[in-house]
Amino acid sequence: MTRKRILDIDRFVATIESNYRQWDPPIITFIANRGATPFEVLVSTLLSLRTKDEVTGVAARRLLRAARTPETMVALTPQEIERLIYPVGFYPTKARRLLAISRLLLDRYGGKVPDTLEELTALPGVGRKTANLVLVEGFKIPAICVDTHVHRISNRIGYVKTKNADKTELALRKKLPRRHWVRYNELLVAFGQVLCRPVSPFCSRCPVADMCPQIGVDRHR
DNA sequence: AAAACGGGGGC
DNA sequence: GCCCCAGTTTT
Repeated sequence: MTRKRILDIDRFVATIESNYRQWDPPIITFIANRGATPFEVLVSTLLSLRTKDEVTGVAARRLLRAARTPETMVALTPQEIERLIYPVGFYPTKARRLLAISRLLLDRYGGKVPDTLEELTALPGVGRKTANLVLVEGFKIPAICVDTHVHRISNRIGYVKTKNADKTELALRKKLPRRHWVRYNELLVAFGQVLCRPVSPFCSRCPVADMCPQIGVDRHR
């Protein structure tokens, strides 16, 4: 007779929260702990496309030191941007997108980043994930940003069971208490970067291992 | 040499 | 939903 195990999401979030400050994940350290502006969140996310989090963090710092507003961004040439963001890869695409979005923000929004999902996803190169991240980290508006970490870990701990990120977002919208929405993303990204990695997670050092049904299933350390 | 890193957009 | 995209690092 098998009993359905229910994840105690409050205890899960609280446990991650109490361990959070011991970790030093590059993206979250840069975006969340530093109180980044919406534009900085947007730029960091555009750099992160198919790029490891550590690399993105270093490149984002360097680029944003040179240009932390749309005004200063459009003053850079594509070549200057490409040099600043090395080695994230995909330079022409990323430089073009950064410039296009910066110009568009200046033309349409007076240099401000809009704060609705509809306006954000209308920007070229901005989809649901990026838009939700700007909302929740840039504006601190309750939103659920399902990036690869949130998707992987939400499923790994058995809180949701979905194949794709959009489904996970819908499921979390229904299940996850609203009081966790703002914190959930950054906690899970930090957790996912440092311990609950895609392959070979460090289960032996995991503070929520007792709540995880995947212990002993994945190859873990 | 192959896999991992991730998300947007077009159809 | 499925496919395309295309550079660097890790295994």
